[in-house]
Amino acid sequence: MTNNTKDNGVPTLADVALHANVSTATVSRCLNSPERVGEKTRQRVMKAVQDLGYAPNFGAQALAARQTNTIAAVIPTMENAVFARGLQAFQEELGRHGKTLLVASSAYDADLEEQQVRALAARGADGILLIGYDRAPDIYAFLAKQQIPTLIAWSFNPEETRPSVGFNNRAAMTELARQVIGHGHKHIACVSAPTASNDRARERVEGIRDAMSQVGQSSSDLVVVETPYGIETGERAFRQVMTESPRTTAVMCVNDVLAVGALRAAREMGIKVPDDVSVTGFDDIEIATLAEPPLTTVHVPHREMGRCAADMLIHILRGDQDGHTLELATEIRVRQSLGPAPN
Amino acid sequence: MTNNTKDNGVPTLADVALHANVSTATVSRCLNSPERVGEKTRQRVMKAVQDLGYAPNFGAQALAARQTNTIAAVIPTMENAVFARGLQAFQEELGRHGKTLLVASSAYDADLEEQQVRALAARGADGILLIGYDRAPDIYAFLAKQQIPTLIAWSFNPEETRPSVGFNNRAAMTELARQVIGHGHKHIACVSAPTASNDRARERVEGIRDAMSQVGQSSSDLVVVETPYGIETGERAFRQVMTESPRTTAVMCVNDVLAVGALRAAREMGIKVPDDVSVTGFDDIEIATLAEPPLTTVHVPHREMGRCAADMLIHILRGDQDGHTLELATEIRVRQSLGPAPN
DNA sequence: TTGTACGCGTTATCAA
DNA sequence: TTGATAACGCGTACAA
Repeated sequence: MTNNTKDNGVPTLADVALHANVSTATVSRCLNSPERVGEKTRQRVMKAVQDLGYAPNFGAQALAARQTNTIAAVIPTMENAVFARGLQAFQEELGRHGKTLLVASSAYDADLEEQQVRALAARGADGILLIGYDRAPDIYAFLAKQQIPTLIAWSFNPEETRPSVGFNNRAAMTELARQVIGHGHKHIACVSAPTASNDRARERVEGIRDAMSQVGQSSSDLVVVETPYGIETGERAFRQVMTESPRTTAVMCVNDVLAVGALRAAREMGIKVPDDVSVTGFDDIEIATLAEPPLTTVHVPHREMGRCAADMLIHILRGDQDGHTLELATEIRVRQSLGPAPN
Repeated sequence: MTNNTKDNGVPTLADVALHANVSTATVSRCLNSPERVGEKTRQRVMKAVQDLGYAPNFGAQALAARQTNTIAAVIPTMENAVFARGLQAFQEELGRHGKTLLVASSAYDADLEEQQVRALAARGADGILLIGYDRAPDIYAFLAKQQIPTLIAWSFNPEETRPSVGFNNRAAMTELARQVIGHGHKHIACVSAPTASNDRARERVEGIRDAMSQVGQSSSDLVVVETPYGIETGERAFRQVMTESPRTTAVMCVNDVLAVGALRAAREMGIKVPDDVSVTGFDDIEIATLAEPPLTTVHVPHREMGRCAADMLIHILRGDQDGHTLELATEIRVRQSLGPAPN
């Protein structure tokens, strides 16, 4: 027996071919288009594959097939339940289509995000999922040059043309703000995530302003405090709001986590929610219902968004459609943290 | 000009070489070991790289270099905050070392896990992280055959020999159970995740039994209800426990999510926690402190575990160490959900 | 239906 | 220091 089989190493196509007494081409066909091969031959080949414990070499496959069957996602952080949820659904749907998920996180940092995008592109991602529209133009340019299909999730903005799947952050927040205003609140404050490179947060803040304008109130009346993500930061922001603007009767937070922090701060300060001050969130993650009192918030279909994102990206990769955009519906969930304005 | 440069596509090493008037070997060296190349040449090459916007082809690189700088993890689900946390830290640390994370989830399903492991191996993972020891032997055999270094996380069992980083689930739960017993509880029940292929859950249940044995109580007295992961399932399990074993004064859950469900069920049933019944959890995720009353639980250093796992795997890949095992410390967090036994 | 043979883009070995 | 050139393992025309 000649030694073209290195029996110490990982088995290759050639090993399988030798074992099954066929050519490497036939083995390859067995694996990739089994219908193009004879029944008996296939059985023999598959048995050899089993016997040797063969698994294709990724590099070789990627090189020859010119695709990796790998799709990447850059998200702010998996510790935020909204992204964990969406990403989980995204991964499940990708799996159903034989794709694997490559993940990196940006920690809400624009520079880091750019690095991550480049790293994932360098890992041969066939397509990439990004959160929100806001980012430096050269990232988009790079992606275009590398010919990597890109999909935006979490945002839907009718004025943007890039393929995206998400919801109208601004309109959703406007609707919630209308309800707040409907409860008689005239002094509204907003606790927001940093809006600089985060169109989701920015649009939500704008959504509140829209609602205020609609009832003839000056949108510049809105008190806004920006703070990083976290329960503790939400606490501090709430304290700041109530200290600097003591007439505030409703604090609208751009996400549930900040809102939970606000609730906690309120309790510590002896402020009753919703009797003294109403608090609202955004996302409707589990803590929204666990909070005391339960949080009025905007329900976002995170799982559905993840699943749709996967489907869209796969369609785009297949060339079925170029640049569809999909808007998902949100829904206001009124719970006890929202009540009528005092007096 | 000959047409060996396909100026429509993504630039290759050869394009750069042509552009800089050097060989492909030199370009490769510039990129991988710049010190082995002349100053002037390097400048010229780097400029060409910039000009063309060259990025290496991943497949080719992986094929030639025989590694992908990619590390995989198979976790039950990212929707469980403990895994989301750990995975986030894992990914961050990998990133610091130039590695990228490939993710799949098993949904707590053994067969699915096996599929995922094979899929990730086929994606060229240089190493792989798995949760817990329990799985079919052929998965380990496959991984060995493919020569893919494997690390177990979330479990540390002195009797196991595989490389792992985790904590002693059994001992931690024993310690918590001792505290419960120390509060005078004699009728303890346990709400567990399915233990069939989950050594973490199984060990935690056993940990309670150990504590009972230590005080001379028969460990078969322990009432155990198994249920899938989730707040709602935790609710149902608590109802079942209190219906079938009404003398129960302490319900120890194997994780915080089930425990939060138990708290909710208790409230609905008019059972006071901790006056009538005490409830404990495990993990110490955010909802443990948000719950009403706050949950007594076992604090697990999830982030540290993720970070350490990344470090260990990287060391193993470098051949620095073969099969280290690392035990992390846990800590009991006593909060208001645990109180003295009634009467 | 099956086999031959070449190309994919990079790394690494050897000479020069 | 640089350049040829041979792997690397697989997919796929094309031929048989």
